[in-house]
Amino acid sequence: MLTLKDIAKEAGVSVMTVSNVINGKKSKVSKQTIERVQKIIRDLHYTPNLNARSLAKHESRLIAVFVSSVVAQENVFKDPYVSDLFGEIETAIRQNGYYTIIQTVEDPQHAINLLQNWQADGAIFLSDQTLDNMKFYTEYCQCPLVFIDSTNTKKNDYLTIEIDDKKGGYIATKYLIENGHKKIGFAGFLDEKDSVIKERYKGYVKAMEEAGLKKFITQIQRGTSYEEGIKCGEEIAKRSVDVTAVFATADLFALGLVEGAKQNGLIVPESLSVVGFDNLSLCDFVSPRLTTISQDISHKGRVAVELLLKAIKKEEIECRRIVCDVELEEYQTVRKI
Amino acid sequence: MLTLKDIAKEAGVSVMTVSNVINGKKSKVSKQTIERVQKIIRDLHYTPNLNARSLAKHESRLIAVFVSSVVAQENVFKDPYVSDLFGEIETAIRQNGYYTIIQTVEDPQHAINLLQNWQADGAIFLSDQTLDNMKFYTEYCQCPLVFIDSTNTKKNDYLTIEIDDKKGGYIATKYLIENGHKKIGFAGFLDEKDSVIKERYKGYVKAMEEAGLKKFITQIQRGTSYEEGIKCGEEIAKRSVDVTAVFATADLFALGLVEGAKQNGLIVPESLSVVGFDNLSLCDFVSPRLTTISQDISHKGRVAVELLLKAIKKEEIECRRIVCDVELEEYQTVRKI
DNA sequence: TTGTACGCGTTATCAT
DNA sequence: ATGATAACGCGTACAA
Repeated sequence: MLTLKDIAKEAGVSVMTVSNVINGKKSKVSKQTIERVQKIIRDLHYTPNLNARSLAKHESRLIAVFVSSVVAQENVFKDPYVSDLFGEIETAIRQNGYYTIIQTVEDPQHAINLLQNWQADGAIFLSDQTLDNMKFYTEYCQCPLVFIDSTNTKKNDYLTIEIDDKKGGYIATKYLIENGHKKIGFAGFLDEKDSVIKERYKGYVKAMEEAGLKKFITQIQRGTSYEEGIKCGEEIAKRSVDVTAVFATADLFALGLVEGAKQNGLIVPESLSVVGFDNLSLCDFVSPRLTTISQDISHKGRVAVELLLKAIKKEEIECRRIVCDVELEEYQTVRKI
Repeated sequence: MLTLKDIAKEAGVSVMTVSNVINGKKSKVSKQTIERVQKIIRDLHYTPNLNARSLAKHESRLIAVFVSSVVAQENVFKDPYVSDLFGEIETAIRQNGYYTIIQTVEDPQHAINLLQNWQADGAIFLSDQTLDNMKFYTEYCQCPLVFIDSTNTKKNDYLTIEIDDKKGGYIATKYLIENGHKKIGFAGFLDEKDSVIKERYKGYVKAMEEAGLKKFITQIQRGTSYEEGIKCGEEIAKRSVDVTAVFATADLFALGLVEGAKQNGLIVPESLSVVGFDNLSLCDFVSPRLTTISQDISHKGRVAVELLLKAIKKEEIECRRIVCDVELEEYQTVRKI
């Protein structure tokens, strides 16, 4: 294993000179030695030992990314939203010269352990966290933390990235209204804990009330998985719910809904219009192409990393709670009536 | 920051005693002190500094996972195969008490740098590597490396995980034959470099020849993206290729093919049967459900990690080149004729 | 401009 | 069973 000492010996200088060359302290070394040392470093393929550097500098250039799994053994990366977002985050971390250490976490304590074990400079939490967990993490971690999609507080106590869920619900519903629909269903599970869905619901309600469509339908309460979507589509097709359009609060759920409806003779968009939420990349591979509310996942990932890096570098942070915009993506699952 | 020294002081023992307790050297410490020290460790929430440990032990418990991207800025995790597989690998690494450091790599040198920087104990390469790259990595890395899906050598020079592509092509084609098809197309790009597809092609040829179907069709040469699939389906629908069934060498490609055929009036499976390859998890969300050759991605990931760990622990490795089995998954895109 | 001494937190070795 | 010391590779502070 090659060390600073080896390079120093080869170059006939001290270890510190080499170290200074590597760390770009140009004022401390003459041009000639810089070039000579750099050549040797290249020729011998020397790479600094970052473990040792971390130890000495109390900073690791390591960023931990956590994604929570409820069930042990579960592969959370099967969720296209998670993997899309993670990919963007990894890219941003790398391009900023940091390293990504990733862990699926079942027990919050494990995440804290990892951060302390590796002296990580910061961490990003990919999945919705309870307020208790956010408190817990913040209490026991010295490094900055960024929470994505944890919308259980409106305060600026934490560094958070979220999207404008209410706007999403609003423009989705409004779009359906503009296309002539009056009986518009809201499909999603309105449990208190899942405030993301609740926000989307608020947007739905706002659009409906603005349009004077007071008798909106909210009976379609279901989880937002593909399977639940199928059941939901089935229910709608069997006319236990009388709607011409549905705002489905997640893409996979919406895709299931389309399928469930189809299986029961209700074709989308001819007989039923559907708007989803997320614009998952896998939507590109499904026909009919889902009309949906697009989260700019790429932007979200980059912003999360930028926010974290600002905190790590102790730069001033003008906004601790970033709300990303959403857009309607017009495709094939809404029909004008 | 809590260190061994702090714990030692608190417990009234030396650092080495604490270290021995942590590392479970029971023979070196009395039961009483073990328990006393352990209690203090728990109470104070001490966690060892793994950077320091790595430095002292010359082992990091860090495993690097590399996935290559051709284009910079590209989010490779959008590929469901990559993210599925990565998720399985991360799970296996974690459950074995190791840590996952992940990097998308454009330049092979970057991967080597990372391994040396962090003194990683081993690495897994997720994407197909050229023989040159495999040589390069092996030459410059001291730690064990496992290559997944790099099938450009049949020798045991490297630790590799692959699947039985030929068998996959064989059983896919045979299944179509058993369903009464005679005009069966092979759709995939038979470039020399992509030997995975070539292997699948060999299986196709074998099945066709066994059945005495000599006039098989191989004109459908395309890349295996979704977009290419659409074009391919279009071509088939327009009868420039006269087939009743197609073996499409990748799921996304197959899904595109189904869609392209449909857009041109050819319904799957009524008018055209299709078998894909991979059994991506996103297939669960697409209708009609693709009949396909299933790679057990979960198994593949676990096996890769197990193989790597054996190498890291210098255990005996009976098989350096592991070929995973494939299976036919019967679903909805093949019709009996 | 360059070099020396020391500390970072841990483990291995050798005493006690 | 327990402890003192050196070493791991690098950076900071200061001396030359």
